[in-house]
Amino acid sequence: MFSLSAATSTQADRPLRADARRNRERILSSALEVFARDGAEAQMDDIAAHASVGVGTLYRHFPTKEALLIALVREKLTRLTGVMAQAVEEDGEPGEVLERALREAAVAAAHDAGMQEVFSGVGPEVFAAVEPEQLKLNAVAGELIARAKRAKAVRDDLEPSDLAMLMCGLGAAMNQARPGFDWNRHLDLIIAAIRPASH
Amino acid sequence: MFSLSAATSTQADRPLRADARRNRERILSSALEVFARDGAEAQMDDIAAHASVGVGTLYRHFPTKEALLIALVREKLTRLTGVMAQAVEEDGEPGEVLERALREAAVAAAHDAGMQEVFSGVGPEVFAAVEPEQLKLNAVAGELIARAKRAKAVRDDLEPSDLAMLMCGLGAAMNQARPGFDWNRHLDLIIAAIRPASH
Amino acid sequence: MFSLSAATSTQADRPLRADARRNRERILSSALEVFARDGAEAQMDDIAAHASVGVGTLYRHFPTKEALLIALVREKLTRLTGVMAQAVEEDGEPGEVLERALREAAVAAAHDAGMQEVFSGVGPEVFAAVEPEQLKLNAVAGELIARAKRAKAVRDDLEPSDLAMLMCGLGAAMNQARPGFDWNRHLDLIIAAIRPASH
Amino acid sequence: MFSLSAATSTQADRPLRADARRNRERILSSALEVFARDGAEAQMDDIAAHASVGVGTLYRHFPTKEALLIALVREKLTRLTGVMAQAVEEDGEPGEVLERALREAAVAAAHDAGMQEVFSGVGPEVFAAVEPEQLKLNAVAGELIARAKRAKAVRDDLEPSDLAMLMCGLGAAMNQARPGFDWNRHLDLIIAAIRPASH
DNA sequence: AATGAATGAGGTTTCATTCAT
DNA sequence: AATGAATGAAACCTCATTCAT
Repeated sequence: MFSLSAATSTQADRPLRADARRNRERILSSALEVFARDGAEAQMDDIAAHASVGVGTLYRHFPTKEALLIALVREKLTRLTGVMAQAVEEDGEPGEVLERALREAAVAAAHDAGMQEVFSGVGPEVFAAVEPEQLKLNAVAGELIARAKRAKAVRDDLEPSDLAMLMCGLGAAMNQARPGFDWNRHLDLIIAAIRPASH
Repeated sequence: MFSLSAATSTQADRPLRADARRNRERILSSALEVFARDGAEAQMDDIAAHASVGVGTLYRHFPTKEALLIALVREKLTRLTGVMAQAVEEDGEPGEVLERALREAAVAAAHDAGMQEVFSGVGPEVFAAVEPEQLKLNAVAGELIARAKRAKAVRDDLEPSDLAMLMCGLGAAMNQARPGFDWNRHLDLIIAAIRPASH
Repeated sequence: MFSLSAATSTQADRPLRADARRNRERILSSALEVFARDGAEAQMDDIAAHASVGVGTLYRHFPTKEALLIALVREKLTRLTGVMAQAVEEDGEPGEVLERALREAAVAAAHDAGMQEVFSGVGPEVFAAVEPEQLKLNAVAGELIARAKRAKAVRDDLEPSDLAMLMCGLGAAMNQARPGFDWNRHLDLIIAAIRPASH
Repeated sequence: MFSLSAATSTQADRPLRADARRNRERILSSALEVFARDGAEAQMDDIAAHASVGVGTLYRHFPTKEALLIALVREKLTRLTGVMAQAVEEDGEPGEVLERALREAAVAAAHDAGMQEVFSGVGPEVFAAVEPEQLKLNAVAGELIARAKRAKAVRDDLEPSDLAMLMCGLGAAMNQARPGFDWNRHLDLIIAAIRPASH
């Protein structure tokens, strides 16, 4: 449906050598892990070591810490879009389809909740760099919402940006990671929020 | 109603000299401002300068950057508790009272949205250090919720921790500060989420 | 006649604390020594260590390697101007006075010939930053030249910039430091060059 | 008259394959250009790219940055010797012949003045490695000087090393590249310096 | 033989914290 | 008690050189 390599070779100037591509993947997944563990102060050296790669290699692939972060965010968005796109393909009651998609998105977010701290620290440059992916995601989410509206399964003023806000809030709350925090409960509330207003 | 000095001398080891107390206040409000402006990478030197105080003085009052942060969080929680406590005193339809309180809390959060980034980066030590205030807040919020439940103005499984999650999410979303983000809308959705489930 | 402190507190925002000023001097003279020894690739850490100072202190005084270099060049020029100014005060046959001044300048240059390599690598920013001192030097040299011209001791088209070129060349040649290089000989030739053209 | 390939295959271990020799030439001329442009901080990668060659190839031809530099200096000296040798062949008033040769040498130096910065940073190893070419140059220059002396066109204590010093100084001054620097003037002064001492 | 990806020591600079004044 | 200069570990990034393809 959506492959990582497709996601990461967006600029696709020229196909990377096989070993280089392998390294690129290793770096990205290491970065995800280390950022999730250490938050925004994750260190380039650590990421490189975690990927069993010299710092130089890391910098060859991503000329800046920020560039690495952008690649990570881009990938997250692309995956998320993938989840949503898959939901569009599904048959079923539109409200439930949407709900299932959100739940799946939440699972993914929970998987590396630590990244949330990083996200909340990024500057506008990152958002700007990632706008195309953002728009694509909104488009797909928009389709899902439209169907749910037609089925009267969600409030009829619901917009993709509402979902973005709410899910972003969920992610942030996840990261606060207080003992006993139950993000399923949070998700339930979110879903309640988007249901048609009780008359 | 509730004064800052009362809030900050909670530990009240010993009454500070008048000038020392003034310094303490200046430092705290400068810290708030600088953290809100610069996020997690705010620098101790900057905070001191903003308070027109040497770094040494800053460190005399707060032995660590983390200690300063804790004081800040403590103050935030205390203020928030104040807002809620005031609402408890109010007459009016309990559901509306709660909603107004949340709205007021949101305004306060929006005032220094930049702090959110900092919050999301703090470790569990901070939360631990701040637990008493947290509990106090939950108690007051609990009272507000109880009344609203009795008036059938909110879902009857609502708990203080739900409010915490949702408001925390709101704060985080505020900080993402994408152009065109409207946190009033987000708040509306939150309020919809806590209304009694539509039958 | 010309003191180092006068030279270095040009901006004189505020008198430095006694210890800070001592450090500043130590750093400057260490920088001179280390640059002279290691050339342009002298390292900030080494300079700090040589001055028995932490790197942080070095950076507090000079926020950039380039800033340090500028301070050094400035000082050199100021000293040189001092030499020339002293010559202006002297009595004696103007041609000989000029010659003696040049010889003294050459001795000073020889003292840290290694700096020449550094000078030849600096960008235009440095020259720009140092222009006031340059102009002052030219003014004093101009006076010396004017007197010598009146005494028919130098060619009557001689200008300060000529001296700058020739002495700059001398400095560079010094640094080439080939075994057996005799800069006194070079200086003799320079002096021959500025004598009145033989008719 | 004197070809680059002749100059660079001095060591002539073994005749290079045609394409390898072409690469070697391309690398050398690229190195000249890039060094002249970027000074001492020119990078091996840039040089390789400028020559449209991989770094690996660059390193196959010159095992070290220093080796590359030595080759460059060698070539410069050889060219210079060529200029002088050509002058030896010329008919004409010996003083004028010498002057013309110097002027030609200056033009060549001006062509890549940026190299001067590099020269001034090289260590004694380079000079040592290049001594044979240096001696050859001195020999030819010595012949030119001898003739000029016989014609009383230059001071009778003039030596090849004097010319080296003065021209080296000229090159350095060129590189200082202050706005409005006129190296022709500098050259005039140098020529004045080597004329017979005025009586 | 050529390529360019990988390496990693080492460079400059920052910033929380300490300490002499 | 206040000041701000000093400290130095540690961060990000560069670039000469090596080595797998």
